[in-house]
Amino acid sequence: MQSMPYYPQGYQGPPYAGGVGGAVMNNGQPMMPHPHGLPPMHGHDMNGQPQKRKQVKNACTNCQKACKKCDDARPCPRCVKYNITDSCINSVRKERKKGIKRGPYKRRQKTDADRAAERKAGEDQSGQYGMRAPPIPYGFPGGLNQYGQPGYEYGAHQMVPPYNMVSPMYHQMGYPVMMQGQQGQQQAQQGQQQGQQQGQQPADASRPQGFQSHPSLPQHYGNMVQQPGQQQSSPQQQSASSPQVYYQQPAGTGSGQPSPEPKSQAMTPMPSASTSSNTASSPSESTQTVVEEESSKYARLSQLCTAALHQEKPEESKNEQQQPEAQPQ
DNA sequence: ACACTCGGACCGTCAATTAT
DNA sequence: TAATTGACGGTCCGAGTGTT
Ligand SMILES: [Zn+2]
Ligand SMILES: [Zn+2]
Repeated sequence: MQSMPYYPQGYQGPPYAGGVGGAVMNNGQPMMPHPHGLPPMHGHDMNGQPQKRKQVKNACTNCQKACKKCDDARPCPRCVKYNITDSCINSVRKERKKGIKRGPYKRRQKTDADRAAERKAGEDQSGQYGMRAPPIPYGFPGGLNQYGQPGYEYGAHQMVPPYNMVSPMYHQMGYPVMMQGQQGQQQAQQGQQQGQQQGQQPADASRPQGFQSHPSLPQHYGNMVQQPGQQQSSPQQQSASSPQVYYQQPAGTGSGQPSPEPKSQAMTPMPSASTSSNTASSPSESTQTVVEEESSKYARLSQLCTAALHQEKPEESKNEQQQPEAQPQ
């Protein structure tokens, strides 16, 4: 079933007047599902199941940026509270990726006979997986990602699992280093560049008019507001066709700017802030040699990793379709 | 006391895979 | 084609921190 439509911009008032699906009342008062006022997940539904946290389908941009609870109503209660209702609009959802190859699924439930057989078999072994087959340790051939595809098509902001870079030394070395290799750095730089190109623009330029920047607007999402004419398109992919637009606004003239990365520096450990980093965490002399020794180990390891990465590198350039360059001014 | 920040647990949706 | 799996991309809890 296609989920219910995302409310168009002129949307006024929630459709759930009865409050059936919403967790917040129309007037902005939290609708406590639990008589004692416990948060939803601490309650239980009629079947005695622990109640799940209910999410809105689409938080407004302000709540999204603040990672705070939103509401179906527009303006949402939080924006009303902070008097930023003019920027209270639905955020834009990315289109889900297609064509991703998956590994083999676990066995499905079958007939009762099969199930019994399986159960028996499971008892013979450890039985820790119950009726299901044990998880298959996928081994991905070199040069393929976890989906068996060459390269990693859209890993711009995701935590790409560097399956080829297991480092068993992290814990004993004391300083976890994220070996992002070329890709990661490149992406980070890319993100920064984009940030400079667009995010650095006075943020208000890309916000709805009438929006005055407000202290309660955190920045780490950049501007994800879909502007008129700003078709949603992420930098790496989805060039022309973007069939599934959840929330549509009247298209104006296109200055299609890709939305910036939420956090470009996400996984690089900050040398400055980290309390006990590699440098001189313990001044004792006896440990110093150990540190040296380990760092030489580390150097060797990183050399190996770099070498491995260099082997894979030729792949990635092809995926780097040059993004629509947004020329400032 | 309140607002802000943000890591990460949790949730809903839906494409890929598998069974029929 | 229907059923199911699995994970992507989202929401938002809650702890820590900063500000008034
Ligand atoms: Zn909101
Ligand atoms: Zn809002």
